[in-house]
Amino acid sequence: MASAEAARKKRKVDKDLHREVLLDATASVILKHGVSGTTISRIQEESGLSRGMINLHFQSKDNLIRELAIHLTQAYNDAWQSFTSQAPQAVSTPEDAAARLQALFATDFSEDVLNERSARLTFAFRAEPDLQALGPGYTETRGTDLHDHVRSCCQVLCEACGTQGDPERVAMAIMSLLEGLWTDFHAHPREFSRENAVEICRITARAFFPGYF
Amino acid sequence: MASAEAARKKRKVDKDLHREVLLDATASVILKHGVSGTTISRIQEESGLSRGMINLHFQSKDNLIRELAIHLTQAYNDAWQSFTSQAPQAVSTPEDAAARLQALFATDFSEDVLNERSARLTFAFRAEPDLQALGPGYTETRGTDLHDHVRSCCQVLCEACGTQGDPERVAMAIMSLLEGLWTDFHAHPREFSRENAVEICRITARAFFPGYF
DNA sequence: ATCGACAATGAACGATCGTTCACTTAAACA
DNA sequence: TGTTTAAGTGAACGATCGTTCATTGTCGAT
Repeated sequence: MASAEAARKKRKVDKDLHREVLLDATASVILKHGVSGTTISRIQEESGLSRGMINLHFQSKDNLIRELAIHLTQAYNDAWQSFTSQAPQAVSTPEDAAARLQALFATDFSEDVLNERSARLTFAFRAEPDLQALGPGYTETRGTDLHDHVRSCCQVLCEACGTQGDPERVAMAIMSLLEGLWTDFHAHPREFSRENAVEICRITARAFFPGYF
Repeated sequence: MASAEAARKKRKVDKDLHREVLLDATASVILKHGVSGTTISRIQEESGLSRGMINLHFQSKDNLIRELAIHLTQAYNDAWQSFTSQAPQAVSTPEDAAARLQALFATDFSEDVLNERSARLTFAFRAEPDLQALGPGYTETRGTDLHDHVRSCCQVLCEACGTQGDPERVAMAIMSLLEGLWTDFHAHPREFSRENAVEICRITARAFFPGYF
């Protein structure tokens, strides 16, 4: 029987791989139907795995979605960490700070970080009351390393430029600007221009810190 | 029988009132359980009305949610229209433009416009793939009167200040800033400060348009 | 070669889903 | 007052939900 043979092959693969397949399939289903339309049957169909698999690897459907949220957050953090590691750690000069902000803009709107899948899923999870219990950093960007980083850059640049206003507020403005542009991408993924988004960030930074952007 | 008497009283009220009650109850359920946790049973419990009511007034549960999204969008638009009607229509001088932007900031973060209910529901609807088919202006703010208004203010102010950069991009920056601050409110409704949000908008506007904020 | 150990399966289950519709009740009108 | 009209009701329905668990298949150890 063909299905028996296929099943035998499938069973050879690693157990952890099945976890990944399920997480990936779940993400695809949420992408198409939203969290409210995500069912075991659809995940089963999307993944090609058996029905009992979900409760075997994850204890429940809700837990699967929860773990997906954690999984994707870590993926986002990793992507951003790889960016931050290749730049100078200490931000001493305003030139360094400006360069790091510029690099941050480019990273945050790169295809790897911001795409239709990541945006849709981010907004889907953000809307689920249950997932907000995961704690800070899972459904929003406040209180994250990213925020700390922007803050330190703004402090250096505010001092260098004599910018009026609390550096903390300037940092918050830039963070919010990024959030808002993500929202724009989510609403209009086809019309969105990454270059334009980076440029909007640049002119905003230049308005705050003349001479450095 | 007490329930019979109560039912008799209830039936006296206007039919349209029942529609409102159902919409309001649905909003409350979404607030607590998200769209994925919104069921007929819960709406019935929250509203105190009978089960068949939902399909009598709205044809289906999905349609009820759809009409709620439209209802709330109109409420938001009305709130904003009442703001825009009491200010000078034509934006000729940069002082006018600055005053109107300031008033817009105050309005957008007022208790009437931005509150836990409106924010939660906005983000809930935004995450539903089906509701994005409603068209522009229902799940986001691009292409709305609001956007046009900000754009015209920015054009006048850019010219007056000799601000570098496309006025359209500056307008987009300010729109995105508002969106991002809404997101911050949604994530941290208790810690959020309306005054701080307005101040962040002000220092950003001042950075773009020195001398007017 | 035999035997646990454990991943994988999918039929079956009870619960709950959204919807229907025969029926009741109140208001409007003659 | 009797009759017509329409709003309101909720038991019942079939569909689908998430979960369970007896069974099967596979592999490593003995």
